[in-house]
Amino acid sequence: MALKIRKNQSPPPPRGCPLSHCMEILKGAWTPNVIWCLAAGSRRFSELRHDIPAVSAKVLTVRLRDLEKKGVVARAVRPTSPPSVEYSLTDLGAELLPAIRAIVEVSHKLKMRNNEACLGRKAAVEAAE
Amino acid sequence: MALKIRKNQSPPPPRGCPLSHCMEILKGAWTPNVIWCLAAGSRRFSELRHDIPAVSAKVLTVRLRDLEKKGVVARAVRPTSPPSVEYSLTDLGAELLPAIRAIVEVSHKLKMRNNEACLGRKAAVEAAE
DNA sequence: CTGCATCCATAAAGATACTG
DNA sequence: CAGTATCTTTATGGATGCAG
Repeated sequence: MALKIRKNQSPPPPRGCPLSHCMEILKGAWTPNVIWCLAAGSRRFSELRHDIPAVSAKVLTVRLRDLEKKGVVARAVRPTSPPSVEYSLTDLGAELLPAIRAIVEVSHKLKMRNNEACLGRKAAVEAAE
Repeated sequence: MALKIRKNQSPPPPRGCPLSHCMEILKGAWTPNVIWCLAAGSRRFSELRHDIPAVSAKVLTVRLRDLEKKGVVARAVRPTSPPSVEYSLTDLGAELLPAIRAIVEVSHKLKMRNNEACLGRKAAVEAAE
């Protein structure tokens, strides 16, 4: 029912707030991964599925459509006998790469630092022998 | 029940795939916003709520705890009569800013480009007069 | 091969009320 | 002020089956 009354607020669904307004491009859980795989060049649908084994066809399709609609990736259909579709990053999509790389880098540092507690203790024990 | 049988797969919950392994730091929908607000300096809990009106106290708390655990933000309690808690970015957290800025920038370009279709058409019509 | 539709499970976020 | 607890809604993702 379209006119269902909701006791909670948010008469209009969250405008531009959730997913702040920034980050909308990287919304899906697999989006960064897809962009990352496309960074090296064009990939076919099945190649992407091979690159990211854990993603389902549905989600990959949805994310690809999303990114296409936003102008981040380009979709090129090859009219071959077995259908073939090539996905690639647009120029704007490529601009996302440094950002993703930066986040991955900091993420990595954070993990290393978080592991220092355990690793450091273990190393100290071994060094004490 | 812990041993409930699930007809679907995923016996082990998704390991490091969803949210690829990168982007874990920016997981929550409000996380980028919180980091952004903290970029200018320390903020109290209620100040953050004021900065981001649409976020609920619960979510803000959860995100703040998450970021604190990851070493992105620091939490300082002031033993004043009305309790006061200051949140601020750690050095590693500050390293996230350029990345977020880059994503926001591309996001903005994307939106401008997506609006060009409508705006451009309107401008063309007006220019033709 | 590529992709869509349907159904189900889970996680994140919002509302609200309550505590130190 | 700064949370915490509980409940509900929504969004995202996975499985499966089907179609061009």
